[in-house]
Amino acid sequence: MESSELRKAGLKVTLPRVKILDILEQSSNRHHSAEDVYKALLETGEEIGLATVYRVLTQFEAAGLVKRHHFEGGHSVFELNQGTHHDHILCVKCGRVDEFVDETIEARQQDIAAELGYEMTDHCLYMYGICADCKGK
Amino acid sequence: MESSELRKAGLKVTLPRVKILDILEQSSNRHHSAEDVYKALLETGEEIGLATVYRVLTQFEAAGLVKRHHFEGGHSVFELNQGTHHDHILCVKCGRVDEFVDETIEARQQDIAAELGYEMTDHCLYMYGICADCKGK
DNA sequence: TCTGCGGATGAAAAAGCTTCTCATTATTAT
DNA sequence: ATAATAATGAGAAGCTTTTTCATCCGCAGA
Repeated sequence: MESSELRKAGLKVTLPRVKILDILEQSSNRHHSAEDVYKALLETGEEIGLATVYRVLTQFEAAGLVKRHHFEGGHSVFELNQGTHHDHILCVKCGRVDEFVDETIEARQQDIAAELGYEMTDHCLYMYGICADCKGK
Repeated sequence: MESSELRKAGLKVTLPRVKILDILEQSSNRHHSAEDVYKALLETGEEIGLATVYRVLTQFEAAGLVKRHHFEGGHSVFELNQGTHHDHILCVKCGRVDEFVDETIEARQQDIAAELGYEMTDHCLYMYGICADCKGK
């Protein structure tokens, strides 16, 4: 039940928040732009403003429910903050997104941050390339 | 001499392009937003439009003279593509940027891209943290 | 169940970065 | 030097995201 997740996060249980969380959880793909979520809401017949979508996603991010990624072109995408950390590889032709985790890289990152005197708060690795499907074209 | 670099890149030698390349090469910090470059041009008395700055930086990127990074907040920064590839670690408090290269990570990235069927075109690793200077505060 | 307060929402405007348009100007090859 | 072609500047436009403000709703208490 979504309402308990919201309450746990210290957020009032409102229709927009429930519906948005619903879409994030139900949708087949994990990555959503604010626009994606907005369109999905329209399809289910909900009249929720784009400003509210942004507000809610930002609140979800602050509450740790969601992670925000800054992809090329100034677009942000959001994904549920469930499961483990992972990095992303994007196809520059079709926009496909794959995820991966690599312990070797994770460990090295920790070392590097320490070497440079940083206390690491976050990190993200984006790889851009041409996916298998697009290579032939 | 900048003009030869421009010619080599297949770009006409124009005043805006020379001046912008000049700023990128002379400036003490390696990372510049388009706005930074624009302001620096104004300070040297050059009347070059912001639109031209964006155009030229984009052309420089296409020509491989410059690399473009997408930092958080939808801002792009440009840096001369001289020397070797490197990744970035940013202080979330003071905005300081440090660079590093790690061969272990570089190698693993190649492997991962191949495993997932991608032909990698680019990659960037951003680490966010609190730098040594800001830790005390 | 009813009531009231504070937070949440919607619509539209605004903000910030980046790109486009188009008339004018400058560069390069001849 | 000249003509063809590309580059520039100024402003408008495009996009994503944030802000404003009047209205509305969830929730705690009566």
